[in-house]
Amino acid sequence: MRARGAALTANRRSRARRGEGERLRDDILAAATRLLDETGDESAVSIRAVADAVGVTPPSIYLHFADKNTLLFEVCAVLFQQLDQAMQAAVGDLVDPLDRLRARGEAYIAFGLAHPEQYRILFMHPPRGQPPDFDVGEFLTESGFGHLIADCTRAIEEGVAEGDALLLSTSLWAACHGLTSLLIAKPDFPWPDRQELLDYHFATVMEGFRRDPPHQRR
Amino acid sequence: MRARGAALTANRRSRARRGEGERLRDDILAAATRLLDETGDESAVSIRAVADAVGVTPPSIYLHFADKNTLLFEVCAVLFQQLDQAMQAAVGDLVDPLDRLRARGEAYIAFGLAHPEQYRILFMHPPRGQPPDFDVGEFLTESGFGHLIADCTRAIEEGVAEGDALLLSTSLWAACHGLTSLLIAKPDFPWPDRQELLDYHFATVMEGFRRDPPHQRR
DNA sequence: TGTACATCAGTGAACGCGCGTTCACTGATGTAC
DNA sequence: TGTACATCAGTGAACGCGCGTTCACTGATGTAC
Repeated sequence: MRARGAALTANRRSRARRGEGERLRDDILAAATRLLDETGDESAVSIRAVADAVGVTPPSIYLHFADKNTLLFEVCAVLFQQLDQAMQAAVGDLVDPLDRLRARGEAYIAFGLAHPEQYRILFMHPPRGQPPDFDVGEFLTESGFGHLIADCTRAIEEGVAEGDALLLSTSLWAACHGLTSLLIAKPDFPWPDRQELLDYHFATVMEGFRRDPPHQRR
Repeated sequence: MRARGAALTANRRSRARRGEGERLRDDILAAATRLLDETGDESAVSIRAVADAVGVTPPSIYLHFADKNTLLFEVCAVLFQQLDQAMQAAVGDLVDPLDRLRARGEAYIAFGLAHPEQYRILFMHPPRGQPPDFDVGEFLTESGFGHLIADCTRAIEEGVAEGDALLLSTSLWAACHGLTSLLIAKPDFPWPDRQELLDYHFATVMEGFRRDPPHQRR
């Protein structure tokens, strides 16, 4: 009577009452996200596994998502939001623009290291076909990446960083992403102490961006 | 009479003469590498596709490789060598240690952008089970990564860079990898001009590492 | 208060696919006598 | 110079698997009369 894949099998879900069918949609998204975390393996997130985790049969997924790709895409949208929220919380009401950039970067890396498989699907995978209403540029501009650009613009306006805001943003993103993704992709590499590496990396990157106000160079 | 997958199907390979069976092994490795380049998709590199590209039947692969994982692992070993050779050629006999580090970094990024799917399999994929005789640390120390550490050590000894050689190496690697892998993973992102971005990224990263000799700060 | 009916939220079984891998075999090539 | 034989380099067919997706259906829930 039980479905396959015993370990992750949930009990048969009770049928939603009339008008509450949309509840399943949220549960599917949550289950897919949870599966990513628990298995640490995107290939474990199949339509069948998600259905099983929710306690429903595979065809039910198609009542709410056109296909697997659409489902994964919506999972990504949720994760992008969560990442942005984590960064916004870390920045809080810091005033100094370089402090803000550093706090943002540290929160970014911390999110990636805490949720490696979710980070992987967001930033390390081949681009999947996108739904017609989706525009990566707009998406990133209006959420996490937009906030980064705003802080970079501020740093430049206040004269504490050099360059163009988009160049500064992408370069900083690349610096943070590089460390995060390598730590995720190469766990067996003989890394130096992680905290020491993070400190060193941030120190050098921030130093490279910095333009000290005149006569204050240490 | 022809095998599946017409586009990549090679003609039936002529049987090796006695004692020349090992020739097939090299051809298999070459075909797998070529498939990565041509399809830009690791999932296209199946045992069947490789066999087909070589002009042989799938079971023949097993005459030379224990399983698919071992085959992919040997492909990686070849690619790591090629990357190292590209970097060594780019460094040439440059003398200034910071020039050497920059040339090495630029060659690294150029390799990744020229062979995105190969770069992906080397640096962006989950670690695959490794053959018993393989040690990532030793591997990277004795090849490309070892050369990087040597240049970093030199830069520090000559007093033009700050920090510990391993910290400097990994941080620089992360900076280069970050840009390379994001450009590969997010082709639809509204990137600034690529050359401008590369120049800016290197300028800030190298500036961050630099410790100018006394009295020569620009 | 009871009953017929439409609707909604799913189910169950099956499809075709490509995959990695195994196994018994074949037939050309070279060698020993 | 001819022939039997061992070896080597493969082949052909099949295995079981999990996958995404489709399709006809069912049965509980609520509503209209």
